[in-house]
Amino acid sequence: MEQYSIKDIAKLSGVSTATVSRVINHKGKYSEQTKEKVLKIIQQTGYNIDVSAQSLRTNVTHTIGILVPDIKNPFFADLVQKIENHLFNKNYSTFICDTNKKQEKEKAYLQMLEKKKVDGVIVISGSGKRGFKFESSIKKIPYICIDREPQNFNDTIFISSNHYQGAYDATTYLINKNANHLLIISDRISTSSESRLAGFKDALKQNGLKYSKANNYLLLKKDIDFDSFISKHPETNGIFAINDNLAIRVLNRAKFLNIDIPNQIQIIGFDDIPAASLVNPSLTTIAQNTKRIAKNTVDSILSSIEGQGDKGSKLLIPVKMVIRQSTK
Amino acid sequence: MEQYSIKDIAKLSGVSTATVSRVINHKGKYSEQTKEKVLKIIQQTGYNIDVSAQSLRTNVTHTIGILVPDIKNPFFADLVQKIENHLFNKNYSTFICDTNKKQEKEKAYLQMLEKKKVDGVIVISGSGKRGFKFESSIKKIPYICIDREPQNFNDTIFISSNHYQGAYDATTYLINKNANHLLIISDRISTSSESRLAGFKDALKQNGLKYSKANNYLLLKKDIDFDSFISKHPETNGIFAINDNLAIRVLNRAKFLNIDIPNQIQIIGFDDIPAASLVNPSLTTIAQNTKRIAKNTVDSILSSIEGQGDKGSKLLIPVKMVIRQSTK
DNA sequence: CCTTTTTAGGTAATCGATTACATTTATTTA
DNA sequence: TAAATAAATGTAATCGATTACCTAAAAAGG
Repeated sequence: MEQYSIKDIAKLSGVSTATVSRVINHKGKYSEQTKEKVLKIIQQTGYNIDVSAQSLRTNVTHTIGILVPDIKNPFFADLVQKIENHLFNKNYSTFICDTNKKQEKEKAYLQMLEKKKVDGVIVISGSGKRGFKFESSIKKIPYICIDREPQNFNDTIFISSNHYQGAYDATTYLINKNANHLLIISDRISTSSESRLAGFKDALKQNGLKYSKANNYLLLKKDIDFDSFISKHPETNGIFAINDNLAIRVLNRAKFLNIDIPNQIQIIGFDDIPAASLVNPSLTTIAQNTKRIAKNTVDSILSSIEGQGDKGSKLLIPVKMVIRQSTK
Repeated sequence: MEQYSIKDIAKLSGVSTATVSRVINHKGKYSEQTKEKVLKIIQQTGYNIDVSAQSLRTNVTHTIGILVPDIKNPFFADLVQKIENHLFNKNYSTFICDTNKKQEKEKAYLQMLEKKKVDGVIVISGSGKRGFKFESSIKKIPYICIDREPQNFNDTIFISSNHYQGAYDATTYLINKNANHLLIISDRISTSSESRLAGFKDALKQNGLKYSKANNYLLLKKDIDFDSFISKHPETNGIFAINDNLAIRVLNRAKFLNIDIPNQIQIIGFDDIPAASLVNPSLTTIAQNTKRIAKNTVDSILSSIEGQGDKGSKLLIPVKMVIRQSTK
């Protein structure tokens, strides 16, 4: 026989399908004897439960969807890897959905996930500056948001690194290392970069330094934007880049302009991507605790699924500075 | 009503469930009239088919599993992203399975995928030097192997970059740039690295250079292995590293030893990971055509599923050299 | 106008598991 | 030992779609 069903197992072990089901699911009453009898047959036949039938009946799929803006981003890759690993250990499968930062893809994926009756959705939204917004039609699926704060926040669980604290610490570190003309560099606006900007600003204020968009902020589109900023502000001696990619671009550009890193300008990035330790000079940066984020995310989505979800909660996870050669 | 079933749709549009099914699946006969009637009701109700029921009946899940050794590896991330995207456009969902290069995880995942009745499996095996080996018990699922050649090759479709050609080209390029004391650096043995080694050797031979393990090969475990090799072979002036990470490690180590890149030693890597263009000097490398690999992989697995699979075929996709500053 | 063929659509079995309810058997209690 | 209780197991409905088979109506053929 090609594929065994619960009926075959029942027949072969001389019990009813109900009993087999009970043994499989450790549910209800059955004697040790029958349990062993059934288990032996299952062993012998290599019986595998049919999950389609099971979820048709129970509406449970043991499957989680994860929306990720760009799996090529090393930070997301790391996070997804850890989440998927945890879920696998808890016997869940993970649907990966790379949304390419597009809102319409997020929507399309959510519909697909709903159709597939996933038990829950983990959302790392990448679309738009305003954060993710769940359509009310899909709200019945348990979901949690990580990294980027969603719009309709009050009925959501939100987990993220403490971007504000990271930026604050990085900036304070630069100031303590005698950098007093600070620049923050960004490449786009998102909820997490806004927190980072806030941390930067507050650190300046706390240390008696003034912030102005003209003197302390640069939205970097092309590399030469950096050149013109520096020629206008040659006094700049400390840079906090909103992410490592940006920091590395600036690092290379500075090298090109014969600026001495870290003696003339110190640079700190954010995320601690692999390249950060490979460039020269290697990059001081803020590392996110992906291990903890992943763990908390999985715990959280699983308790949501079990109805224990702590809606409206917000969890900020501390970050850690990694000091390398781009700062003194 | 919470969720509509095909029965509800049948009742609401005054036909039988059979007809509704026929309309949905464009199968069998039905009049234009009923079609419109049914479609309208489906619109109005927002009816979604229940995929559990559907696949219980049909044994089709519209789901593909993908085994990947390490999603953090930028090359794999890129490949998985492109594959997933293609599959999504063809209405398939993708289960991501990060096997962490462990054979037992590969096995465990395959069992899970079999249980979930995926329609097909894409295998990027990372375990062992001997390549992937499908258990006969699972062989009924259509599958294809990419990047790493499987052991039981004759009943498999295999798609990969032409590692041999890439290595051959890189080595020839070094020779043409007057490097005549060449070194290949590896960090482990796998099927793809063996092809690369073969390409390296053949390029030497073709150009009248001798290859010996002692003089032209280095298995790099720790960075200082490089130091001792160079002190023994100071004449070395060209390095082909089996992957970019290795190349970048060597690049940094060379810089540390005050070796001038590319004037004293030229270096070529493999894969063209993002960091390759970020390091200084930037890294000449061999780029794999992930776009084509992804496209071919998806086409191939889908035709396998439809029984059109071309078992035993082997597709080698050309690679391209990207010339940067680490070579002359 | 009657027979044959084609088209449209309905009936009900089926996929494989779960589970409320019923029944039998064993154990405890008085 | 009879009654009450608990334990073990069985019966059959159910989840929602698909589809082989059947029937009725319409179209074509002679």
